[in-house]
Amino acid sequence: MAEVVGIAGEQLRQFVARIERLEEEKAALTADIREVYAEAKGNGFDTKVLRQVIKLRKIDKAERQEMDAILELYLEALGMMAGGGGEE
Amino acid sequence: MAEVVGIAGEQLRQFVARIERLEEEKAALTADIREVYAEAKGNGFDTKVLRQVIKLRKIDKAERQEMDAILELYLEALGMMAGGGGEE
Amino acid sequence: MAEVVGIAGEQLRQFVARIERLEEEKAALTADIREVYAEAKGNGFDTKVLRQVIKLRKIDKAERQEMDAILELYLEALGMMAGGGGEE
Amino acid sequence: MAEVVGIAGEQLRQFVARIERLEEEKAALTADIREVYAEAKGNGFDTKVLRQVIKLRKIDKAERQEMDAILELYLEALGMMAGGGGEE
DNA sequence: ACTTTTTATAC
DNA sequence: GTATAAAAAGT
Repeated sequence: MAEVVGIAGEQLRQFVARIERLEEEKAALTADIREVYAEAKGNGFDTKVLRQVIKLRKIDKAERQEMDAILELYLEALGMMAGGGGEE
Repeated sequence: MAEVVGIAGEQLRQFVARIERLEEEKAALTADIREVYAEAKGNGFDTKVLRQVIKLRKIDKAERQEMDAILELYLEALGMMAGGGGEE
Repeated sequence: MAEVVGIAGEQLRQFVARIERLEEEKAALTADIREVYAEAKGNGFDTKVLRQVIKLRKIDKAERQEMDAILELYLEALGMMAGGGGEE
Repeated sequence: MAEVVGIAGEQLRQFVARIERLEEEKAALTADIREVYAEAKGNGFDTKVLRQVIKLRKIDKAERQEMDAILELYLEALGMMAGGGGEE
């Protein structure tokens, strides 16, 4: 019965291993980020404010990208894009 | 055995009914929104652009609120708020 | 250049306003639903279970409607439908 | 008024930079994980099942760690632990 | 523990 | 590609 899951089983094992490895690294980064906040706090910064700053900068960035996307859409709609997409 | 679920069962029934009622209303609004997009499309607007506009305005609004929150936090941090907290 | 967006601009403004209005109402309903779950929780119900109940009933309902649709198709195929409404 | 934020400002800038760097790496890992799932799907695996497998293994692992922790506590209580750490 | 935000799935 | 539901993160 072991043969039934042979090759697929091995492949599955590898996918699971890769995902778990990446998730470990991700968890480590989450921990690192938490540490930086702790260090900032130790230097007198209000972590709540710091988190807000990070969040706001993220929103700003997203907004800039949105605006670029809208501009592109308008140009597209106006037929002014040279080799852009246009396919639906 | 019916008595076992008597009172709790009736309460559950009512919670379920209330939630389902609200979800129906919500679904109706989703349909309404879809119709407005369809109408806009019928008037020559690109719904993709329109959705971007709505999304951008939402981000703008959120950003404004974020900025207000940060300002408050800074003022608080500077001890300029009358009854503010500061405890962590 | 203001004229370029004149009429279309006004129309766009109105579509945006209508969509935003509807989305606000929808958000309010989402909040209401959340409150009902909170109230249920306060009465000792497990919200996770409650959500499952709602979901199951939704699936059941969809299945029932599918069965009704199939029944209708059969009746139609048999030429037994008058032509009356029933549609929503 | 620029001096007010001088040194603290520079420090803040650095904390922000470090956090944003780490968050970028984290986002990259999220994307990598997504890709692995996509690759697994391309090899015929059901991603939903795969995600469940990962989740179950995570729970199992947590349980094993809990059991290890309990074992440690017992050993400790029995005075059989040298003095090794374990505390964080 | 609770809420909010993000992420994934289903349509 | 959008909407809803589940998961993760922050407070």
